[in-house]
Amino acid sequence: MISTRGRYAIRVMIDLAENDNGGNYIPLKDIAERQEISKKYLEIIVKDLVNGNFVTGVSGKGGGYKLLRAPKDYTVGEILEHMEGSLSSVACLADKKYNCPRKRKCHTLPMWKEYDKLVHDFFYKKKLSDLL
Amino acid sequence: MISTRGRYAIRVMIDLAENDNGGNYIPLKDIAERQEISKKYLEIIVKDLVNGNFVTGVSGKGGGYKLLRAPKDYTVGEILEHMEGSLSSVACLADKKYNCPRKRKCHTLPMWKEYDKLVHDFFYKKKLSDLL
DNA sequence: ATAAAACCTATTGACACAGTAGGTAAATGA
DNA sequence: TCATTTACCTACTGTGTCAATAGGTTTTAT
Repeated sequence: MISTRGRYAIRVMIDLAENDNGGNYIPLKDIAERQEISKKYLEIIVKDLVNGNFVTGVSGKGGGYKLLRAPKDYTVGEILEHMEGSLSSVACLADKKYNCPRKRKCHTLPMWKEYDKLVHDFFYKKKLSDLL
Repeated sequence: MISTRGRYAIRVMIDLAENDNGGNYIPLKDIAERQEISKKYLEIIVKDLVNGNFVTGVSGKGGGYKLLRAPKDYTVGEILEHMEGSLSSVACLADKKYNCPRKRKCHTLPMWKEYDKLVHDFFYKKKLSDLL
């Protein structure tokens, strides 16, 4: 299940893409109003987007946030993966370091791997520009 | 993320399929040992499988559980959906009765719908017999 | 009667999710 | 210089789910 962190993050990115007039900064207050999401909560989410180098922000009057790349240069997958920690459907695959003792005899592992690939491919093929 | 409830349920079903010699009942104790899962926890899960008419159980000596259909007549999707409540990736689609006020203008909804269909199709095409 | 099994109710610890609260720092413009 | 606007920062909290555990009762075959 994709949480609000991931979903709101994408909506913020879309909002930034749509309201960009060439390098202007967009205040979070405006985004929160348009998207009907608590500004306080969005602060946490946008902070994480800044952290992941998806957007940049400047303080002070006239400040706000803006994208760092063109919308076509973002994949939905990289955004979701950053916000959610992992896109993996099962615990045994989400943690890359985890070495399941049953993996040799596990009858379900191949299915989870196949599923994981399906999900990964779907979201990494999807560009931010596809959502505008 | 698919929880242990769903994943263990599938492993139980596989175990029942593999250890079936024509209508015999398999005690949960054996399944728990083979699968290396706490029997107590499995009780909850198997109860839910009984509830959903995936397996049947009889009490008493010589009792246990068995499948109600041939392995090829179960889809992984129906098992997971029953155990997890819903396969939907996002809250706005998981609850069928929920009518999102933003659905007309939501730029992400089409993507979630597309994703949901992908997931649904994947798991409903997958049969229990494919996992043996 | 006894043993083996399912079946039932209740409880728990840990954790994540979805926020809220209240502040500090930076930048601009009047 | 000072007020305003904005991002940025730390901490807290209620709610719920997950993953079990505990301790029983009932059913059935031998």
